Amino acid sequence: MAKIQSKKNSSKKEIIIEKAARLFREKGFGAASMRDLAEVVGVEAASLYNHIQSKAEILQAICFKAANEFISHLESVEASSESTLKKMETIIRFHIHMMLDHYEYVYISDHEWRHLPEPYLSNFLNQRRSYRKRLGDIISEGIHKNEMKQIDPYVAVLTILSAVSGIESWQRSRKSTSADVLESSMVKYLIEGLKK
Amino acid sequence: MAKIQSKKNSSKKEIIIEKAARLFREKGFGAASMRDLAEVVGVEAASLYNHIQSKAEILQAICFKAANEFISHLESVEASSESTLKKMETIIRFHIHMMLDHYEYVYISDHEWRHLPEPYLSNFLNQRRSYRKRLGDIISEGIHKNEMKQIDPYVAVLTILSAVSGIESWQRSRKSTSADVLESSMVKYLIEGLKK
DNA sequence: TACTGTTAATGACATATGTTTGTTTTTTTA
DNA sequence: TAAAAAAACAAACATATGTCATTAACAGTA
Repeated sequence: MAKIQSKKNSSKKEIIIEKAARLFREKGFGAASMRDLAEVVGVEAASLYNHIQSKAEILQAICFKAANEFISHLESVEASSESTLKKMETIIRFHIHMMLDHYEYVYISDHEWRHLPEPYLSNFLNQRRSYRKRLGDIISEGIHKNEMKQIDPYVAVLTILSAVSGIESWQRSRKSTSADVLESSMVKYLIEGLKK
Repeated sequence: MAKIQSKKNSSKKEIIIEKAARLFREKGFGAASMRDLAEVVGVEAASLYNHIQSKAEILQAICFKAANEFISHLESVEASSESTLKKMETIIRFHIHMMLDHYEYVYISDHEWRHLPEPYLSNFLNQRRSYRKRLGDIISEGIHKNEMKQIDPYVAVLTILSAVSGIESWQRSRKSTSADVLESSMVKYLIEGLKK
Protein backbone atom coordinates (compact mmCIF):
# COMPACT_ATOMS: atom_id res chain seq x y z
CA MET A 1 0.00 0.00 0.00
CA ALA A 2 1.20 3.44 -0.81
CA LYS A 3 1.99 6.11 1.67
CA ILE A 4 -0.50 8.51 0.39
CA GLN A 5 0.48 12.07 0.98
CA SER A 6 3.48 14.08 1.84
CA LYS A 7 2.60 17.57 2.95
CA LYS A 8 -0.64 18.44 4.64
CA ASN A 9 -3.44 16.14 3.67
CA SER A 10 -4.07 17.17 0.11
CA SER A 11 -2.83 15.16 -2.82
CA LYS A 12 -1.22 16.85 -5.76
CA LYS A 13 -4.40 16.29 -7.69
CA GLU A 14 -6.31 18.17 -5.07
CA ILE A 15 -3.81 20.98 -5.18
CA ILE A 16 -4.14 21.20 -8.93
CA ILE A 17 -7.90 21.36 -8.70
CA GLU A 18 -7.73 24.00 -6.00
CA LYS A 19 -5.41 26.19 -8.01
CA ALA A 20 -7.48 25.58 -11.09
CA ALA A 21 -10.60 26.71 -9.29
CA ARG A 22 -9.06 30.06 -8.61
CA LEU A 23 -7.67 30.36 -12.10
CA PHE A 24 -10.90 29.37 -13.81
CA ARG A 25 -12.79 31.87 -11.71
CA GLU A 26 -10.38 34.67 -12.52
CA LYS A 27 -10.00 34.11 -16.24
CA GLY A 28 -12.87 31.82 -17.14
CA PHE A 29 -12.48 28.19 -18.12
CA GLY A 30 -11.90 28.90 -21.78
CA ALA A 31 -9.37 31.62 -21.28
CA ALA A 32 -7.35 29.75 -18.67
CA SER A 33 -4.73 27.60 -20.32
CA MET A 34 -3.05 24.51 -18.99
CA ARG A 35 0.20 26.41 -19.14
CA ASP A 36 -1.29 29.11 -16.92
CA LEU A 37 -2.36 26.43 -14.52
CA ALA A 38 1.03 24.75 -14.60
CA GLU A 39 2.65 28.01 -13.68
CA VAL A 40 0.60 28.59 -10.56
CA VAL A 41 1.08 24.98 -9.56
CA GLY A 42 4.81 25.40 -10.08
CA VAL A 43 5.35 22.74 -12.67
CA GLU A 44 5.50 22.23 -16.42
CA ALA A 45 2.25 21.83 -18.30
CA ALA A 46 2.99 18.28 -19.33
CA SER A 47 3.51 17.22 -15.73
CA LEU A 48 -0.07 18.01 -14.88
CA TYR A 49 -1.06 14.99 -16.88
CA ASN A 50 0.57 12.69 -14.37
CA HIS A 51 -2.24 13.64 -12.03
CA ILE A 52 -5.24 14.51 -14.10
CA GLN A 53 -6.60 13.20 -17.34
CA SER A 54 -7.77 16.33 -19.03
CA LYS A 55 -8.67 19.94 -18.51
CA ALA A 56 -12.31 18.99 -18.60
CA GLU A 57 -11.84 16.52 -15.78
CA ILE A 58 -10.83 19.38 -13.53
CA LEU A 59 -13.98 21.24 -14.39
CA GLN A 60 -16.07 18.17 -13.66
CA ALA A 61 -14.45 17.71 -10.29
CA ILE A 62 -15.18 21.29 -9.34
CA CYS A 63 -18.73 21.41 -10.60
CA PHE A 64 -19.81 18.14 -9.06
CA LYS A 65 -18.12 18.75 -5.77
CA ALA A 66 -20.14 21.92 -5.34
CA ALA A 67 -23.33 20.32 -6.58
CA ASN A 68 -22.98 17.39 -4.22
CA GLU A 69 -22.58 19.62 -1.21
CA PHE A 70 -25.81 21.42 -2.00
CA ILE A 71 -27.69 18.22 -2.63
CA SER A 72 -26.58 16.49 0.52
CA HIS A 73 -27.39 19.54 2.58
CA LEU A 74 -30.83 19.69 1.05
CA GLU A 75 -31.40 16.08 1.98
CA SER A 76 -30.67 16.79 5.62
CA VAL A 77 -33.03 19.75 5.57
CA GLU A 78 -35.80 17.76 3.94
CA ALA A 79 -35.42 15.11 6.63
CA SER A 80 -35.78 17.64 9.43
CA SER A 81 -39.07 18.63 11.00
CA GLU A 82 -38.75 22.39 10.94
CA SER A 83 -41.35 24.70 9.47
CA THR A 84 -41.14 25.30 5.75
CA LEU A 85 -40.11 28.87 6.39
CA LYS A 86 -37.30 27.78 8.66
CA LYS A 87 -36.23 25.21 6.10
CA MET A 88 -35.93 27.85 3.44
CA GLU A 89 -33.99 30.10 5.76
CA THR A 90 -31.59 27.28 6.54
CA ILE A 91 -31.08 26.61 2.87
CA ILE A 92 -30.59 30.26 2.03
CA ARG A 93 -28.02 30.62 4.79
CA PHE A 94 -26.23 27.54 3.57
CA HIS A 95 -26.05 28.97 0.07
CA ILE A 96 -24.71 32.22 1.42
CA HIS A 97 -22.09 30.44 3.48
CA MET A 98 -21.03 28.42 0.50
CA MET A 99 -20.63 31.66 -1.46
CA LEU A 100 -18.53 33.05 1.36
CA ASP A 101 -16.40 30.03 2.19
CA HIS A 102 -16.16 28.14 -1.06
CA TYR A 103 -16.53 30.98 -3.45
CA GLU A 104 -14.33 29.61 -6.23
CA TYR A 105 -16.06 26.27 -6.43
CA VAL A 106 -19.56 27.65 -6.31
CA TYR A 107 -18.79 30.37 -8.80
CA ILE A 108 -17.42 27.92 -11.33
CA SER A 109 -20.26 25.53 -10.80
CA ASP A 110 -22.61 28.45 -11.41
CA HIS A 111 -20.91 30.00 -14.41
CA GLU A 112 -18.69 27.56 -16.23
CA TRP A 113 -20.79 24.42 -16.31
CA ARG A 114 -21.60 24.96 -19.96
CA HIS A 115 -18.08 23.86 -20.82
CA LEU A 116 -18.63 20.44 -19.31
CA PRO A 117 -18.37 17.72 -21.93
CA GLU A 118 -21.18 15.27 -22.38
CA PRO A 119 -22.42 13.21 -20.67
CA TYR A 120 -21.44 15.24 -17.63
CA LEU A 121 -23.24 18.29 -18.91
CA SER A 122 -26.62 16.58 -19.08
CA ASN A 123 -25.97 14.97 -15.77
CA PHE A 124 -25.19 18.27 -14.17
CA LEU A 125 -28.24 19.98 -15.60
CA ASN A 126 -30.48 17.16 -14.44
CA GLN A 127 -29.17 17.41 -10.91
CA ARG A 128 -29.69 21.12 -11.02
CA ARG A 129 -33.22 20.87 -12.27
CA SER A 130 -34.06 18.31 -9.65
CA TYR A 131 -32.52 20.43 -6.91
CA ARG A 132 -34.60 23.44 -7.86
CA LYS A 133 -37.68 21.32 -8.15
CA ARG A 134 -37.23 20.15 -4.57
CA LEU A 135 -36.81 23.70 -3.34
CA GLY A 136 -39.99 24.57 -5.18
CA ASP A 137 -41.75 21.73 -3.39
CA ILE A 138 -40.83 23.16 -0.01
CA ILE A 139 -42.26 26.50 -1.03
CA SER A 140 -45.43 24.89 -2.38
CA GLU A 141 -45.87 23.19 0.94
CA GLY A 142 -45.30 26.47 2.74
CA ILE A 143 -48.05 28.08 0.74
CA HIS A 144 -50.49 25.26 1.39
CA LYS A 145 -49.73 25.39 5.08
CA ASN A 146 -50.34 29.11 5.00
CA GLU A 147 -46.84 29.86 6.20
CA MET A 148 -45.90 31.65 3.04
CA LYS A 149 -47.65 34.13 0.86
CA GLN A 150 -49.10 33.18 -2.48
CA ILE A 151 -46.22 33.28 -4.93
CA ASP A 152 -45.12 31.20 -7.89
CA PRO A 153 -42.72 28.63 -6.40
CA TYR A 154 -40.61 28.39 -9.52
CA VAL A 155 -40.08 32.13 -9.60
CA ALA A 156 -39.36 32.23 -5.89
CA VAL A 157 -36.65 29.61 -6.23
CA LEU A 158 -35.19 31.37 -9.23
CA THR A 159 -35.16 34.65 -7.35
CA ILE A 160 -33.55 33.22 -4.24
CA LEU A 161 -30.82 31.29 -5.99
CA SER A 162 -29.95 34.13 -8.32
CA ALA A 163 -29.88 36.63 -5.51
CA VAL A 164 -27.48 34.52 -3.52
CA SER A 165 -25.23 33.91 -6.48
CA GLY A 166 -24.93 37.67 -6.83
CA ILE A 167 -22.69 37.59 -3.79
CA GLU A 168 -20.08 36.97 -6.41
CA SER A 169 -19.97 40.67 -7.05
CA TRP A 170 -19.52 41.38 -3.36
CA GLN A 171 -16.58 38.99 -3.38
CA ARG A 172 -15.00 40.93 -6.19
CA SER A 173 -15.65 44.25 -4.50
CA ARG A 174 -13.77 46.11 -1.84
CA LYS A 175 -16.17 44.68 0.71
CA SER A 176 -17.13 47.84 2.49
CA THR A 177 -20.12 45.85 3.66
CA SER A 178 -19.21 43.09 6.12
CA ALA A 179 -20.05 39.46 5.51
CA ASP A 180 -22.32 39.50 8.55
CA VAL A 181 -24.37 42.42 7.33
CA LEU A 182 -24.49 40.84 3.92
CA GLU A 183 -25.85 37.59 5.26
CA SER A 184 -28.40 39.01 7.67
CA SER A 185 -29.67 41.62 5.22
CA MET A 186 -30.05 39.21 2.39
CA VAL A 187 -31.76 36.59 4.53
CA LYS A 188 -34.08 39.23 5.88
CA TYR A 189 -34.95 40.47 2.41
CA LEU A 190 -35.55 37.06 0.94
CA ILE A 191 -37.47 35.67 3.90
CA GLU A 192 -39.65 38.76 4.40
CA GLY A 193 -40.69 38.50 0.79
CA LEU A 194 -41.76 34.94 1.40
CA LYS A 195 -43.39 35.13 4.81
CA LYS A 196 -47.14 35.51 5.08
CA MET B 1 -21.49 59.97 -50.84
CA ALA B 2 -22.42 56.36 -50.57
CA LYS B 3 -25.87 54.98 -50.59
CA ILE B 4 -25.75 53.64 -47.11
CA GLN B 5 -27.74 50.48 -46.72
CA SER B 6 -29.25 47.91 -48.92
CA LYS B 7 -31.64 45.69 -47.00
CA LYS B 8 -33.69 46.81 -44.04
CA ASN B 9 -32.06 49.48 -41.96
CA SER B 10 -29.24 47.59 -40.35
CA SER B 11 -25.72 47.90 -41.61
CA LYS B 12 -23.57 44.86 -42.02
CA LYS B 13 -21.76 45.87 -38.90
CA GLU B 14 -24.99 45.80 -36.97
CA ILE B 15 -25.80 42.40 -38.38
CA ILE B 16 -22.42 41.10 -37.33
CA ILE B 17 -22.89 42.41 -33.82
CA GLU B 18 -26.35 40.92 -33.60
CA LYS B 19 -25.17 37.51 -34.69
CA ALA B 20 -22.18 37.80 -32.40
CA ALA B 21 -24.42 38.53 -29.44
CA ARG B 22 -26.22 35.27 -29.91
CA LEU B 23 -23.00 33.36 -30.50
CA PHE B 24 -21.21 34.84 -27.52
CA ARG B 25 -24.14 34.03 -25.32
CA GLU B 26 -24.30 30.45 -26.50
CA LYS B 27 -20.62 29.60 -26.39
CA GLY B 28 -19.08 32.35 -24.31
CA PHE B 29 -16.85 35.06 -25.68
CA GLY B 30 -13.65 33.06 -25.36
CA ALA B 31 -14.99 29.91 -26.91
CA ALA B 32 -16.65 31.65 -29.83
CA SER B 33 -14.22 32.06 -32.69
CA MET B 34 -14.25 34.56 -35.49
CA ARG B 35 -14.65 31.63 -37.86
CA ASP B 36 -17.77 30.56 -35.99
CA LEU B 37 -19.07 34.07 -36.28
CA ALA B 38 -18.20 34.28 -39.96
CA GLU B 39 -20.18 31.12 -40.58
CA VAL B 40 -23.39 32.40 -39.04
CA VAL B 41 -22.95 35.71 -40.85
CA GLY B 42 -22.40 33.80 -44.08
CA VAL B 43 -19.00 35.09 -44.97
CA GLU B 44 -15.32 34.21 -44.57
CA ALA B 45 -13.66 35.11 -41.30
CA ALA B 46 -11.27 37.60 -42.77
CA SER B 47 -14.09 39.48 -44.43
CA LEU B 48 -15.51 40.45 -41.08
CA TYR B 49 -12.60 42.83 -40.71
CA ASN B 50 -13.99 45.03 -43.44
CA HIS B 51 -16.68 46.02 -40.95
CA ILE B 52 -15.22 45.66 -37.51
CA GLN B 53 -11.82 46.27 -36.13
CA SER B 54 -11.42 43.41 -33.71
CA LYS B 55 -13.25 40.75 -31.83
CA ALA B 56 -13.02 42.87 -28.73
CA GLU B 57 -14.72 45.77 -30.45
CA ILE B 58 -17.82 43.63 -30.87
CA LEU B 59 -17.85 42.88 -27.19
CA GLN B 60 -17.50 46.55 -26.36
CA ALA B 61 -20.39 47.47 -28.60
CA ILE B 62 -22.62 44.91 -26.94
CA CYS B 63 -21.66 45.68 -23.36
CA PHE B 64 -21.95 49.43 -23.68
CA LYS B 65 -25.16 49.35 -25.62
CA ALA B 66 -26.78 47.45 -22.79
CA ALA B 67 -25.18 49.60 -20.11
CA ASN B 68 -26.31 52.81 -21.79
CA GLU B 69 -29.89 51.68 -21.94
CA PHE B 70 -29.96 51.05 -18.23
CA ILE B 71 -28.28 54.33 -17.40
CA SER B 72 -30.54 56.45 -19.52
CA HIS B 73 -33.59 54.73 -18.13
CA LEU B 74 -32.38 55.36 -14.61
CA GLU B 75 -31.96 59.03 -15.43
CA SER B 76 -35.57 59.34 -16.50
CA VAL B 77 -36.72 57.59 -13.32
CA GLU B 78 -34.60 59.82 -11.12
CA ALA B 79 -36.11 62.86 -12.77
CA SER B 80 -39.64 61.69 -12.09
CA SER B 81 -41.61 62.53 -8.98
CA GLU B 82 -42.89 59.12 -8.04
CA SER B 83 -42.48 57.55 -4.64
CA THR B 84 -39.24 55.73 -4.00
CA LEU B 85 -41.08 52.45 -3.93
CA LYS B 86 -42.67 53.14 -7.28
CA LYS B 87 -39.32 54.16 -8.66
CA MET B 88 -37.79 50.89 -7.64
CA GLU B 89 -40.67 48.97 -9.11
CA THR B 90 -40.28 50.80 -12.39
CA ILE B 91 -36.60 50.01 -12.44
CA ILE B 92 -37.13 46.36 -11.59
CA ARG B 93 -39.70 46.03 -14.33
CA PHE B 94 -37.37 47.66 -16.79
CA HIS B 95 -34.64 45.21 -15.91
CA ILE B 96 -37.02 42.32 -16.33
CA HIS B 97 -38.19 43.58 -19.70
CA MET B 98 -34.61 43.99 -20.81
CA MET B 99 -33.96 40.40 -19.82
CA LEU B 100 -36.99 39.34 -21.79
CA ASP B 101 -36.60 41.47 -24.89
CA HIS B 102 -32.85 41.97 -25.19
CA TYR B 103 -31.68 38.85 -23.53
CA GLU B 104 -28.51 38.35 -25.55
CA TYR B 105 -27.18 41.83 -24.99
CA VAL B 106 -27.95 41.93 -21.30
CA TYR B 107 -26.60 38.49 -20.72
CA ILE B 108 -23.29 39.28 -22.34
CA SER B 109 -23.03 42.58 -20.56
CA ASP B 110 -23.62 40.69 -17.33
CA HIS B 111 -21.32 37.75 -17.90
CA GLU B 112 -18.65 38.49 -20.45
CA TRP B 113 -17.53 41.97 -19.48
CA ARG B 114 -14.38 40.61 -17.95
CA HIS B 115 -13.01 40.01 -21.43
CA LEU B 116 -13.20 43.68 -22.28
CA PRO B 117 -9.76 45.11 -22.96
CA GLU B 118 -8.58 48.12 -21.06
CA PRO B 119 -9.46 50.91 -20.84
CA TYR B 120 -12.98 49.78 -21.62
CA LEU B 121 -12.97 47.36 -18.76
CA SER B 122 -12.35 50.03 -16.13
CA ASN B 123 -14.82 52.26 -17.82
CA PHE B 124 -17.48 49.61 -17.75
CA LEU B 125 -16.90 48.78 -14.12
CA ASN B 126 -17.05 52.43 -13.15
CA GLN B 127 -20.36 52.88 -14.88
CA ARG B 128 -21.63 49.79 -13.18
CA ARG B 129 -20.52 50.88 -9.75
CA SER B 130 -22.07 54.28 -10.26
CA TYR B 131 -25.33 52.76 -11.46
CA ARG B 132 -25.61 50.59 -8.40
CA LYS B 133 -24.73 53.46 -6.15
CA ARG B 134 -27.58 55.48 -7.56
CA LEU B 135 -30.01 52.62 -7.02
CA GLY B 136 -28.76 52.42 -3.46
CA ASP B 137 -29.46 56.11 -3.05
CA ILE B 138 -33.08 55.64 -4.02
CA ILE B 139 -33.41 52.91 -1.42
CA SER B 140 -31.72 55.02 1.23
CA GLU B 141 -34.19 57.76 0.52
CA GLY B 142 -37.02 55.26 0.75
CA ILE B 143 -35.87 54.21 4.18
CA HIS B 144 -35.56 57.78 5.42
CA LYS B 145 -39.00 58.58 4.12
CA ASN B 146 -40.31 55.52 5.92
CA GLU B 147 -41.56 54.01 2.69
CA MET B 148 -39.23 51.06 2.94
CA LYS B 149 -38.17 48.84 5.75
CA GLN B 150 -34.78 49.10 7.35
CA ILE B 151 -32.42 47.17 5.10
CA ASP B 152 -28.86 47.60 3.92
CA PRO B 153 -29.21 49.46 0.60
CA TYR B 154 -26.11 47.90 -0.91
CA VAL B 155 -27.39 44.41 -0.18
CA ALA B 156 -30.85 45.27 -1.44
CA VAL B 157 -29.45 46.46 -4.75
CA LEU B 158 -27.25 43.42 -5.04
CA THR B 159 -30.20 41.16 -4.33
CA ILE B 160 -32.48 42.84 -6.81
CA LEU B 161 -30.05 42.96 -9.69
CA SER B 162 -28.88 39.41 -9.18
CA ALA B 163 -32.39 38.11 -8.90
CA VAL B 164 -33.38 39.71 -12.17
CA SER B 165 -30.32 38.47 -13.96
CA GLY B 166 -31.33 34.97 -12.95
CA ILE B 167 -34.04 35.21 -15.58
CA GLU B 168 -31.27 33.96 -17.79
CA SER B 169 -31.99 30.47 -16.57
CA TRP B 170 -35.67 30.89 -17.37
CA GLN B 171 -34.67 31.90 -20.89
CA ARG B 172 -32.69 28.72 -21.27
CA SER B 173 -35.49 26.59 -19.86
CA ARG B 174 -38.57 25.15 -21.46
CA LYS B 175 -40.51 28.10 -20.10
CA SER B 176 -43.36 26.26 -18.47
CA THR B 177 -43.87 29.50 -16.55
CA SER B 178 -45.11 32.37 -18.71
CA ALA B 179 -43.26 35.64 -19.00
CA ASP B 180 -46.20 37.42 -17.39
CA VAL B 181 -46.19 35.23 -14.33
CA LEU B 182 -42.46 35.52 -14.15
CA GLU B 183 -42.60 39.29 -14.17
CA SER B 184 -45.45 39.76 -11.75
CA SER B 185 -44.18 37.16 -9.30
CA MET B 186 -40.68 38.48 -9.24
CA VAL B 187 -41.80 42.07 -8.87
CA LYS B 188 -44.11 41.07 -6.07
CA TYR B 189 -41.39 39.16 -4.29
CA LEU B 190 -38.80 41.88 -4.58
CA ILE B 191 -41.13 44.76 -3.74
CA GLU B 192 -42.79 43.02 -0.81
CA GLY B 193 -39.39 42.43 0.70
CA LEU B 194 -38.73 46.14 0.43
CA LYS B 195 -42.04 47.67 1.44
CA LYS B 196 -42.56 48.78 4.99
C1' DT C 1 -18.39 50.69 -71.40
C1' DA C 2 -14.99 52.20 -68.35
C1' DC C 3 -14.16 54.07 -63.67
C1' DT C 4 -14.47 54.00 -58.72
C1' DG C 5 -15.27 52.67 -54.13
C1' DT C 6 -16.74 48.94 -51.31
C1' DT C 7 -16.85 44.32 -49.95
C1' DA C 8 -15.65 39.49 -50.34
C1' DA C 9 -12.35 35.53 -50.83
C1' DT C 10 -7.87 33.48 -50.65
C1' DG C 11 -4.06 32.29 -48.33
C1' DA C 12 -1.03 33.02 -45.05
C1' DC C 13 1.27 34.86 -40.61
C1' DA C 14 2.47 34.18 -35.91
C1' DT C 15 1.06 32.52 -31.90
C1' DA C 16 -1.58 29.67 -28.55
C1' DT C 17 -3.90 25.61 -27.50
C1' DG C 18 -4.58 20.65 -25.12
C1' DT C 19 -2.17 16.73 -25.11
C1' DT C 20 1.39 12.81 -26.13
C1' DT C 21 5.88 10.71 -26.25
C1' DG C 22 10.19 9.53 -24.61
C1' DT C 23 13.43 10.34 -21.13
C1' DT C 24 15.41 11.78 -16.84
C1' DT C 25 15.04 12.85 -12.07
C1' DT C 26 13.12 12.22 -7.62
C1' DT C 27 10.80 9.61 -4.17
C1' DT C 28 9.27 5.32 -2.11
C1' DT C 29 9.83 0.60 -1.04
C1' DA C 30 12.25 -3.58 -0.06
C1' DT D 1 21.58 0.69 -1.00
C1' DA D 2 19.34 -1.20 -5.07
C1' DA D 3 15.02 -1.78 -7.44
C1' DA D 4 10.58 0.03 -8.48
C1' DA D 5 7.29 3.57 -8.86
C1' DA D 6 5.97 8.20 -9.40
C1' DA D 7 6.60 12.60 -10.96
C1' DA D 8 8.90 16.11 -13.65
C1' DC D 9 10.82 17.56 -17.87
C1' DA D 10 11.81 18.93 -22.86
C1' DA D 11 10.25 18.66 -27.27
C1' DA D 12 6.95 18.02 -30.30
C1' DC D 13 2.16 16.98 -32.31
C1' DA D 14 -1.89 18.62 -34.57
C1' DT D 15 -5.04 21.89 -34.54
C1' DA D 16 -7.19 26.41 -33.61
C1' DT D 17 -6.78 31.13 -32.95
C1' DG D 18 -7.12 36.50 -34.29
C1' DT D 19 -5.69 39.08 -37.85
C1' DC D 20 -3.47 40.96 -42.22
C1' DA D 21 -2.04 41.59 -47.17
C1' DT D 22 -3.33 40.83 -51.55
C1' DT D 23 -6.41 40.07 -55.04
C1' DA D 24 -10.82 39.36 -57.24
C1' DA D 25 -15.84 40.42 -57.69
C1' DC D 26 -19.31 43.66 -57.97
C1' DA D 27 -22.22 47.60 -57.39
C1' DG D 28 -23.39 52.30 -58.78
C1' DT D 29 -22.18 56.32 -61.55
C1' DA D 30 -20.51 58.89 -65.59
